[in-house]
Amino acid sequence: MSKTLTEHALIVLRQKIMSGTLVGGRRLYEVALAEELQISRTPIRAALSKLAEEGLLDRIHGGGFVVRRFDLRDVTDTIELRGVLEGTAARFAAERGCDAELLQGAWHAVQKIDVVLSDNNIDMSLYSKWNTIFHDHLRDASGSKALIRELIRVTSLPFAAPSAFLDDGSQQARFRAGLVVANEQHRAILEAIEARQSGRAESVMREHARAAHRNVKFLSTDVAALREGSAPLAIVSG
Amino acid sequence: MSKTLTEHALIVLRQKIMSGTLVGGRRLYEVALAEELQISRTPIRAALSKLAEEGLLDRIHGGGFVVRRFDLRDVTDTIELRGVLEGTAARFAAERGCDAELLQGAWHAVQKIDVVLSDNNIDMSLYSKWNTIFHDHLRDASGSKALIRELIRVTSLPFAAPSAFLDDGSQQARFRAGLVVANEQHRAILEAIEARQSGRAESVMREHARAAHRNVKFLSTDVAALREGSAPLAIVSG
DNA sequence: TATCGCACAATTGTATACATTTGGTCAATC
DNA sequence: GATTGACCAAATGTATACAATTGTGCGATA
Repeated sequence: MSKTLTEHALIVLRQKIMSGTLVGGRRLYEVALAEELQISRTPIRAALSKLAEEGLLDRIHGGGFVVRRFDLRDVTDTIELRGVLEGTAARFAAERGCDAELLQGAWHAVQKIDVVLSDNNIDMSLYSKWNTIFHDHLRDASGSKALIRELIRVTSLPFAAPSAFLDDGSQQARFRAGLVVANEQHRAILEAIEARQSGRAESVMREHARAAHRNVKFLSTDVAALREGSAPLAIVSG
Repeated sequence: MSKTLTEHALIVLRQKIMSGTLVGGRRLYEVALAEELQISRTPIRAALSKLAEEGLLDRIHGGGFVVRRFDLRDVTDTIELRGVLEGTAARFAAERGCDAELLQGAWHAVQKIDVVLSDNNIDMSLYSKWNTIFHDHLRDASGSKALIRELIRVTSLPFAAPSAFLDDGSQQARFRAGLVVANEQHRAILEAIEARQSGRAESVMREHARAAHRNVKFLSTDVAALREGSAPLAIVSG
């Protein structure tokens, strides 16, 4: 169980939004939610407010909330934005220099990914774990609190996370090749940072993020649903 | 008077944070604020939550809020981030093409700024108004909802707004020259967008934002206060 | 037909009492 | 001396009654 009722409501509602149970554009009413979750309006209000802070809900003029709507364009735009921000993070790290431990942590993640990919049956949850660690370390290596904050915001959207859109099960061979290429990019980025090649670090990182665009095409989910913004936000296990 | 008490509390608290009455790092207690504003804890809570959403407060582990702290590094980092985002907006507008009305609105702002600058006594509030309109139009011309949203967030911090750090009263001549240059950059950006020169649009826009860095040096406010994060956030009239 | 305005229901806003959690102090204990 | 645990005060969490607002539909009226 969650510690507080607010936390509980937060988790339940977030899950319902991510899974698509609560579709984009739908308005949420305090009383209805309170009855459904068998708690009072107060923790519901708190949870809704936090969800708005996360970017999952929009506030309505005159009070109230609606589930934020993402169409296909929003998804690709957000991924592109992540690329710009991560590219900037890599550039900052290269220009300003960064903490040695952070860089070493990133290298360690790259090596772990190598191991994961050398297996015949790729453990995707493991890959996802180390991939996330790599990206988190690189983000922090930027040394810019402002940038780190915004990057955390943007990647909190499940489809904009570095490990989103990983696999739909088909085209395994091609998909595996994509992961190998991605880890080569990881290497190139770290090398560029160490060599203080800021331009290279930024451009490779941006290209790296762009791979997520291609992965959108692998989606087995109904593209029509994505177009109109009624698709679940967390399409892949991540 | 404000319509609701929440709104009232929001305005009062925001003002106190911006003006430096509530210093960065200070914790805010619901009961104390409720007594001070002579209202109940409920609207206080709502206001605090919205201020956290705006990025003016941080949530504390275990509940409660503290005023967010900005040191000099944070200020310059945020301005740099704005440059990256605005540069991206200009690039998108150039690459994808943008609404003709938005572009025309931006051109109109440029012309209005010309008029303002031709006067011997520059009306700074007028300049600020048209400068903001220019930047707003360009931001919207990006056509990316994700980017627009983040840009709104970042520029909601008073020191990161396009019209921040405008004038401290000294060095008038040099300052005026800076504004003229800035408007020339405005022109160059719009020309680049019309000619679909995305690279040029991005780089000029980024350079344009960088001017705000230089303006930081003109500040009459105690730099020591900025370093330690105890300076008021709204240093200039804007 | 268009428009104004009233009434009503639905929804959020507010106050307040009470519950729970947290953090710290102090004393007992090992 | 360090650690544990009980206690207390202070702060946030929660429920609930009531107030205020918003939006909508319907009817009166020009």
